[in-house]
Amino acid sequence: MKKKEPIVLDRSCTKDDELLAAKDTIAILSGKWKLQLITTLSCGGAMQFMDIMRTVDGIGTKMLSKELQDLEINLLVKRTVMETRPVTVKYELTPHGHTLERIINEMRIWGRTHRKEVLGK
Amino acid sequence: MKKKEPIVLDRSCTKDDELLAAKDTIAILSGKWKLQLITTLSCGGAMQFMDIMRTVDGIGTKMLSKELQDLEINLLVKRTVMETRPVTVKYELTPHGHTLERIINEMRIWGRTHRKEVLGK
DNA sequence: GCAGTCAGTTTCCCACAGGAAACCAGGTTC
DNA sequence: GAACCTGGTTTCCTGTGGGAAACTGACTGC
Repeated sequence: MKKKEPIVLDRSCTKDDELLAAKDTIAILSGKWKLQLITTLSCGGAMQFMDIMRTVDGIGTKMLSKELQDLEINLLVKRTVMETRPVTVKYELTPHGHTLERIINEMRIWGRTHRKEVLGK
Repeated sequence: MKKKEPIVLDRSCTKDDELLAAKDTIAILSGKWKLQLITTLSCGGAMQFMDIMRTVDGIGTKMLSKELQDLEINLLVKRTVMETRPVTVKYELTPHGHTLERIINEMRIWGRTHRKEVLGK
């Protein structure tokens, strides 16, 4: 038994609030539908509830409703009730929501290289 | 009832395999401990099982063992049994594991601006 | 008045993620 | 031989994520 100290204790790069910020980002994109919803709205522009249902294959009304509420609370999606007959609701990414596109694209790129690393090689 | 078509059907930006690549990245970083483990190993270098336990506050042996196996299977972490007495095991990020640092840093940055957007403003 | 549309909410259910604690095996120290 | 170290595995339990289906309610068209 030489030393009791952990090999490294450089807390400067594990500052909790810095880790929290990254965790926030993950939390927002975690779950079965978030990524797909954001990318759908990213290229679909403003869409109605039922249009999103038809585009995102397999999602049910409950999850769609809940996920859209989550995104709205996080100011990533704007919900607008349209004065049409019958009443329709428009969902679209906010400018802040659009800033996610960049990071999602980075994830795409890393995901591709990861596939090559794990499968190919 | 004017038209039956969804507002937008530009499938070119929803290509499934592109979405899958991003989902892979999220999957690898999802869960309660993955981010913390990777950042811990990122700045801690090679660490022993018990050192990681002491550094990552709150994690138990079962989760640590399982998460490290996950990371190893994904070629992000290298596990080395050391010929010491008693036998110790060294865990460290692979070069491929280190490529995650860039994207995690992007997540930190986005997370910070997100906090400002949601709280401050 | 009956069927169909849009936009959800509610209920009930199941599977899986994660935690606590016990257990295991090999080795060291006293 | 008792206690403690390393590095785990196994079992049992609970909470949450997510799905299916039924229901609501305002409106339209036939």
